[in-house]
This record gives sequence, C-alpha cells and structure tokens, in this order.
Amino acid sequence: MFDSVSSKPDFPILEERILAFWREQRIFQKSIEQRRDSPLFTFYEGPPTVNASPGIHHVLSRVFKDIFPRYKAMKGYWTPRKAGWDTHGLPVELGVEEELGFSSKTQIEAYGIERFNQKCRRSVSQHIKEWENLTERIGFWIDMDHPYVTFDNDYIESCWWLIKQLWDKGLIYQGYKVTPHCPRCGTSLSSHEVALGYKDTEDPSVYVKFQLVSRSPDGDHPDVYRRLCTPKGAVYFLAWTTTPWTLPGNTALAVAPDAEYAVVECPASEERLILAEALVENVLRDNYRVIDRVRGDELAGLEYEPLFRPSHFDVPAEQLGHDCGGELPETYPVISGDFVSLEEGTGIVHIAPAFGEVDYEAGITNRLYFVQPVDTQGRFTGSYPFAGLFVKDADRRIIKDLRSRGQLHRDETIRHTYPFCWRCETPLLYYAKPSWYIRTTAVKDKLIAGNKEINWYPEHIKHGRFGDWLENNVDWAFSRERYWGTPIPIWRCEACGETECIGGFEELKSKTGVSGIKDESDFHRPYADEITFTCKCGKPMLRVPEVIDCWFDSGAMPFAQWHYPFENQNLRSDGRFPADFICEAVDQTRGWFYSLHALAVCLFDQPCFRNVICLGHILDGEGEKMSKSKGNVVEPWQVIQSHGADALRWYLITSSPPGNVRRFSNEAIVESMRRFLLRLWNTYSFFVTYANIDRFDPRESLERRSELDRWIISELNQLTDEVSQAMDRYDATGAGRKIEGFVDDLSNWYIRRSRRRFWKSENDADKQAAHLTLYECLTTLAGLLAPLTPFVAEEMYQNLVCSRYPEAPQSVHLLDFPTADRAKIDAGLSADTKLVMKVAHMGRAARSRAGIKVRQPLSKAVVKVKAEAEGEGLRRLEHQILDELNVKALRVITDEGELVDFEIKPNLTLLGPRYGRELPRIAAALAELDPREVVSQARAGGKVQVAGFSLLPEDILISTRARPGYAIADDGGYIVGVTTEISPDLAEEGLARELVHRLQTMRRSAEFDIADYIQTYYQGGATMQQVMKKFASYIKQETLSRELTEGAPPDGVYLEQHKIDGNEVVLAVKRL
RNA sequence: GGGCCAUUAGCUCAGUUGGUUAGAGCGCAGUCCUGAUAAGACUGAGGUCCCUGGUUCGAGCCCAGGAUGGCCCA
Repeated sequence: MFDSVSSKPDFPILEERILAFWREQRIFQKSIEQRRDSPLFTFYEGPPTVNASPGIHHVLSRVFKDIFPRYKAMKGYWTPRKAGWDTHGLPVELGVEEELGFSSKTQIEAYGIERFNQKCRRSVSQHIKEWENLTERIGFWIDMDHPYVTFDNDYIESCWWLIKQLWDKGLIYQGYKVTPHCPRCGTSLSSHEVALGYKDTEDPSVYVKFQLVSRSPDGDHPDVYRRLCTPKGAVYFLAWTTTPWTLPGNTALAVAPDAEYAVVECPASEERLILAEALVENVLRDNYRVIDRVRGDELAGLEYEPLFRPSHFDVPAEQLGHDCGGELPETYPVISGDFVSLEEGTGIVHIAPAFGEVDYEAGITNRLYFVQPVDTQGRFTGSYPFAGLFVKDADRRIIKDLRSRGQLHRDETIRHTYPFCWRCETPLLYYAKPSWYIRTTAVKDKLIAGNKEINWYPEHIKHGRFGDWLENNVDWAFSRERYWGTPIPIWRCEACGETECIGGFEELKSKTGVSGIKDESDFHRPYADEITFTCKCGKPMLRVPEVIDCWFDSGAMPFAQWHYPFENQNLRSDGRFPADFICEAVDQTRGWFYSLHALAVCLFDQPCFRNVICLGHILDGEGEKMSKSKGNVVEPWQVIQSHGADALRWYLITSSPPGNVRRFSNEAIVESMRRFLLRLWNTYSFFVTYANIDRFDPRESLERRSELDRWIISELNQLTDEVSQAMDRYDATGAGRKIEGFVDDLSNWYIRRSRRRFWKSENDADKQAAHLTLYECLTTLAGLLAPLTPFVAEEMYQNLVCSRYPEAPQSVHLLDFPTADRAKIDAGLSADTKLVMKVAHMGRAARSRAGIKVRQPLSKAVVKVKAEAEGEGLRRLEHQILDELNVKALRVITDEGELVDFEIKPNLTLLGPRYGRELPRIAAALAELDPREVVSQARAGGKVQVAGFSLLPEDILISTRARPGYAIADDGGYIVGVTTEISPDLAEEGLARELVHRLQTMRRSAEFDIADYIQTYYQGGATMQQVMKKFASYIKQETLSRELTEGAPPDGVYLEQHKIDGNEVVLAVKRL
C-alpha cells in the first residue's frame, strides 16, 4: 500500500518534513559524493551582500542558481558548489553608521576604526544566519558549511596576491577619479545614492569669453589663426557653463570636430566671437554679423589666454600623464571632443579636468594641465579673491570678477535638475580625487574577444548591455576611501615616494624592519595600517590608506574562495576554473559579471564563465519598483509560509522568461499553483486512491497496453526528450511550461478518459495497464521535476517508488535524470490523439450550441477531416470519440457537403508570391462566382478560371455553414457535426444516465465509501419504471446497487425527491 | 542626454520564415460534466497587437521615427 494522499495538501508542512529528511540523511552531500569520479560541473555562487535580509529578488536568483546544478548532478556530473558571502562595502558601513547615528566620516574616525569595523563584522555575521535559513528553506542546495566569506583572512590574502599579479604586470597605477562628492560629509556617493538626490534648482547660466592668443611670440601660426585675427579688436571663444566656480580649474576648451563654427563681429565694438553656427541665433541677441566660417577640427590646436593662471593664485598645477617638472604653460589649448553637444550652450565646452569625468578623460587624452583649486570641503584654496568661500557662494564673486575684466558675455539664471546629497541636501560636486586604477583598457581587445566565448541568456546582453560596456571600457578605479574592506596591499615611503605591492602575509612578515603586526588573525584596518617596514632608502614605508572596491572581492572569488595560490594550486587545471554556469540579475553586468570577466582576462587571459543567466528585475503587482519607503516589498518568508517553496519556485520559473522584468503578486502565485501544483497533486492523489483499492503492484509488469496508454507513454517520452533539451539550453522556463502542458494532458485527457478503467470492479489486465501507465508517468514526472520543484518531486518519489522498491536510491535527487525511450515515441498516434481531442472539443462545442447536454445520447457524429489518412486515425480511436461525445456512431468524411453550405476565399499564401499585385482583382472576381460550383470543380481536381487566371484547387479556401438537422463547430479546415434529433429510445437512455448521475450524487451525500455496495429504492410513474427495468443492469453496475427495488424504502434510509425532464421520482439508497 | 529591454484581451503571458478568422490561463457572465468533487469541461463577452510613417499583393512580426514603463550609464 502507498501512503494515502490527501486531496488538500499542506505544502509548507510537507516541505518542512522533506527538509528534515534531507538534513538527517545528508542527501545533498550524497548527491555530490556519489558523482565524485564523474566530470566536473563548476558553478560559482555570486556572493550576496549580507548587509540586509534577503528579498524576493534574491529568491529568484537563488532558485535559478539551484536548478541547473541539480539538473547536472542528475545528468551524472560532479557538482560541488560552495556558498559565498559578500561582507564588505559601503552598504554595510552605512548600516552601521545609521545604527550609531553617524552622518560623516569624521565621526567614524572619532569613534575609532577598530570599533567601527568590529561592528561591521558583527552586523554581517548576524545577517548570514538569516540568509542561511532562507537558502535552506527554498531548497537551494549549496554548501553553507564551508562557505567563502570575503572578510576571512585567507580570502583577503588571495586578493592581495591577485593585486600583486596585476602590479607585476604593470596594470596598476594611481590617477584621479572624478566622483560625485558631498563636501559636507566629505565623502563620495555611489551612483545609487546620487540618483536619490536629483532636484530642480536655479543655477547661474553664464557665457564666458576666452581670448584667442598667439601660440608663440615668434608669430609661427597656422593659417586659421591669421584668418581669425583682426588688427581692430580681440577675438574670443564663447563658452557656456552653469558652474562658474569650475572656471578657475579651466585648462582647455573643446569643440566638435565636425561642426561648423561661425566667426561673428559686433559692429559697435569690433570684437569677434567664435561659436557654433547652429547656436548663433540661440545665444546672440545683439547686432552681430557672421563674417566667416571655420570647421571645428580647424580650431583645434589654437591657444587662448587662461582666465585664472594657477601660478598667480598660488595653486599647484600638474600635467596629466606627463611630468612637467613644475613648468606652467602661458596659454591653454583648444581641443576637439566627440562629447561636445550642439543642442545647448555655444558648441564650445569649458574643460576643467578636476571637476568632471568627461573633462578628466579629455585631460588624460590631451595631456592637459590639472588644476585643483578647491579642497574636499568645497572651499577655494590659494589666493583668489574668493579664497575660503564655498564654491556655490563663490559663483557670484567669480561672475562679478569676470565682468569687471570684460570676460563675461552674458549671465542669467537657469532652472534645471542637479544632484544633492540625499542625507544632508548639500549640492554635490563632481570632484577629482586620487584613486588607484587597474588598467583594464590595456586588455580591452581581450575582454571583447573573451566575451565572444560566453553564452548569455538572454542573448541580447552579450552584444547589448555587456558588449557595449566592454566597448566603452575605462580603467577600473578600485580604491575606496573607506574602512570596512580589504586593505589595499600597497606601501609607500613617505620620504622618497617609493611604492611596493605585497602579495601575501608571509611576504609582508618577511620584509626588512617589519613592525606593527599585532593581530595576525585580522588584517583589516586599522591593524593593516599599523604595519610598516623599511624602504630601500632606509625610511619607513606606510600602507596607503584606501581599501579595495568590494566588486574586486567578488570578482576574485574563483581564486579567493579556494585561498589560491596558497592552497589548491591546481584549480586552473582541475576544472574548477572557469565556471560552467553562473547566474545573477541584470544589474550585475557592470558589477559581478564584469569584475569576474575583467580579473580573469587581466590575470589569465581567458573568460571566467561559459554560461550565464541574466535575470530581470522584480517589480510589484502594479509594475512599481519595490522599495521600503513605498511599503510594497514582498517578504519571501510570508510567501513560503502560506504557499510553500515549490509554489514560489514554479511561479518564478514558468511565469515569464527569466530575463524579463516581472510583476510579482500573491494572486499570481495562487493561480500558478492551481494551474500546476494542485493539478499534479490531484493526479497523484487520484492514482494512490485507486492503486490502494486495487492493491496495485508496479512489479507486475505488463506489455499489452491500450492505445490511450501508448499515447500518454509516447507523450511522456517526447516530454522527457524536450525537457532535457530545454535544460541543456539553460531554459528552465521552457522545460517547466512543457511539463505543465503534459500534466494538463495527463489530468484532463488520459485520466478523464481512463476513469472507468480504474473504477470498474474487475481487476483485469486492462486495469493493471492503466495503473502501470499512470504509475510510470508519475514516477517519471518526479524525476523531471526534481530540479525544478525538489520537494513535491521527493514526496511523490518516496511514496511511489521507495515504498515499493527498497533497493531504489534513497532520494529522487540521487537518481539519474530520466531519459527518453525514443522507440516509444509514436508521432502518428500522438497526432491522431491530438485530432481526437480536437474533435471532442469541437463536438462538445457543437452540442453546447444546440443546447443538448452531454448526458443525452445522440445518434451520430459526423467529422469532416482534411485528409483521408486522418480519417483512418480517427476511426482507429473511434471509441474515444463515441464515449466523449456520447454518440452512437461516428462518420468520417472528407467532403463536407453533407454537413454544410460553402463559402470560398483565395489562398493568399499560394497566390501572393505568384500573382502579386493582381491579388485584389482575383479576390474580387472569385467572390462573384457560385461557391458550390467552384467547390465541386476544385474537389474534382480541376482548375478554376477566375478573372482570366487559372487557379488550382489548393488556391481556393473553402469555409462552411451548418445544414439543418446538425449542430456543427468548425476550426481550421475541420468540421464536427452532431445530429440533433432525439428519438424516444435515446431519450430513455438519457433518462437512465440521468438517474445514475442522481444516484451517484446521493451516494456521496449519504457519505458512502467509493466501494460500498447499496440497495436502491425508487417510486415513480410509468416512464420511470420502464427505464429502471430496461436499463437495470447498467444502473446497478454504475451505482454499485445489488438490487433496484420499486416501492417505499424502510425507515432511516437516505432518500431524495427528483424531477427529471418532467418525471417525478423518489430515490433512496441504503448501504449494505 | 546615451544604451539595453519591454509594450498583444481587465490581469499574467504565447505567437514559428511576413500569409487568410491573433491564441492560452486567470478573472467576469452563463451552461454543462463529474465517485479526482475546495477539481474539471463548454459557450459568451472582452483586441486600435503602444502610436505614426515606410517596405510588401499582404505586417503583431521587417525598416524609420516617436510615446510609455523598467534597468544601466551620464
């Protein structure tokens, strides 16, 4: 006997039981160990940042991460998978800052880095437990007993080694990085934080004049210079800015190389201005006159007079990418840049490399001078008239100063959006700060080439978001001026500036004169900061103050998770690198996907992963982004506790392709569950009910099966094949949807059509065949579903297989994945059955249209098929149609004349390519012909003459209308008709079936068991008596009645009064 | 401002190489069937396939431009 299966399952409780079984029996560990000698399938866990509780989007990625290693394990691979936790980074620090009520870095330093970092460590350690619980509960199998944790010393040491490798390859340098900077908090903001703080604000809008000057005093000028100059007045470049405070940092002007620039002259002053021709009308209001035109690339290379010479105001300047030896230029250059817009401004852009990312890059490319006249508090330094002022307050003073010097063309105000600090509402400054870089641009071609070897799902990411990102690669700024992170292992001599990179702890400890090592178990700040050693010059070397971008940590995981190369030296040859499969959401294209790829290519010149699923984001039911402030965040525990993990998994897998954005709602889960899990469960419950009644034994095998059995077995093998193929393509959604379709067929055709076989009292071969067939379907489904819904698959497997086969593997997850027996796939039978289902469907529609219920037998169904071969299939499966449509006879025809009248239409598919634009004329002419005649011509195989064209029979499409005496339904060239006449005999039989139905319902109302035999009593008129007698054996058999007794029942017997088609009858049932 | 994705029934989604009348599930209304009974089937209502142009005999599908939403980057 199988354990009885409730028809109303409690999935959450069931799942808890399965979890306990897995835990106690160490099934996960066994699933890995038993494949130890098999080929390796390598999965990398992208470590979640454990700075907060997991959300529903984490469940999404963890489900997809789970599915494929489970599948590959069943396919015979060795699939160890190591959990990982990302524990460093700004979000963790911000959480602790919030807890402590801090709002700036100075408060952290006053509090003490040591204590602060301890709090960070404790904070992530707490969250890890929550993550472990959820991970286990959703059935994500990953080794959490031996995870990699990015704050571990071993992990940090591997990161140090990797940086040293990059250092030795000359890929690390220090430069500037322009970041959105809050001058009050003294810190950079992440792009996410910047996005929080955009506001509408008023700013100055100023047009500034930069005077063209001779490059050399000797007068060695390009032609264009001579063209522009005039003896009468000065010549100015006109530039526009909304941030006048950046002008002291100006060291170049940029023009669009392909644009036309106008030289205009003011008749009054005779001064000349240069600006983009397209913008002249927007900018100039006075009476200017265009006197010449110059292309942008001709202007490039000219020089202009600096507005503020750094040397006059005691601020330092340096030349980017070049050591200028302290010499300062007399003039600044005009450069060309693709970024120059002709949409607004003047088409001439003022460049200040200290204050803008584009500016800084232009500075690097053109070796511009770098002037930083503002400190990190946002105040001017040096001896400017506005020194000491906050930059925004200096704007007015600068404008006034420029006006007094005749350098201002015009000033007004503008309303636009500008980013402010989300914490303190201070306007953010884009500010160049020193930063450490990895020179990824040096391997850009290899990054792009490596991407070609990666399979992206969905594919568009490969050349779209990720490919574009690589094409526009810039060096990776990997240092952060923060506290809780991997310390950068670079030491610098204060005296001579010598720098040295350290690649491991032993190396550090062995340095000459090393001191300050207090705690070898923790190399975070501040401990790492206190370690010094002696420089070649004899003076002490100190660690640079920054920590590493936590994206570097996560990108290092292929190596650092194994403490490579200090341990596991062979991981690059034993298959643990690169990964076969990784999976994260789309926001990781510039995050983890990139950091993995960049490090692997920089270090080992090869991509890091072969297949990657890139998930879309989850929105709420209304398509709004989930956020704490909106209160629309879905709490995963709630969903799991009410519906179960499998229900959630199934919904996430099948509701939409993984790369799509998806809307999440509880209702959608309930619907998905009804559509699949409950239907599957009903099927399983149905099987167990009857198998137990009949003491079914799956070991009594049987070769002979009915056509219906062979059909579902064929479908099952087809399914097995398709599911494997889909899973091999990393298409879990396709696999799941296929399974869903199969279960629908199984439940709503196979079982519905087979009910009588399970229900009948004889235990014959036919019944055994039905049991065996359904058993095979359910056990195979358990295998197919194991990677997708591991709990319900296990439950079914335990009850259906383990209970009967003690020698079977202990868990469904220790099985080999089902393989299809192609010999059992019968495409013909499959097509025939599909047609039978269609005919049944259409026949029911026809009955419904005529208003005749299915319980009323009818004399004939007539089916018009498209080809004679289809008719043979239908006739072979005739009994299914007779039964399904409750008709006495089936007639299959290919000429629908018996059922219908005709309408005709041209077959555009065929005629289009042949006649092209003549088509409308042919269609019109055809409509004029007599349909019956055209049909008979076409049917005879003859040509039809239309508007001078000779059409073949297949060129004409024929459609139809029902003829009297039939109710019909038609679809796609098929017609099903049923006769609508009900003879007295048919009416009586209809009554008999109605009586059976009523009696069955009464059995249930009386709460009899399915197998109880009964005594039936009836009292009614002549018609009833006649029907009862005529159909006695049928009624007795169907209702398990020993006798049908006319007359009043004894007292206490369950009794009901009925009226059937106008006939009064009293029925009573008594259990025997 | 730039890039990527999405937009098909009230909702969630299919839609093959361009082909005739664009489908499914849910929901709604009605009917039926049923010893799987808290399941199931049928019918009906419900569509400007986001919009505008173009290519074509023919566009949900191809091309161009635009709109809305989401994400990434500025």
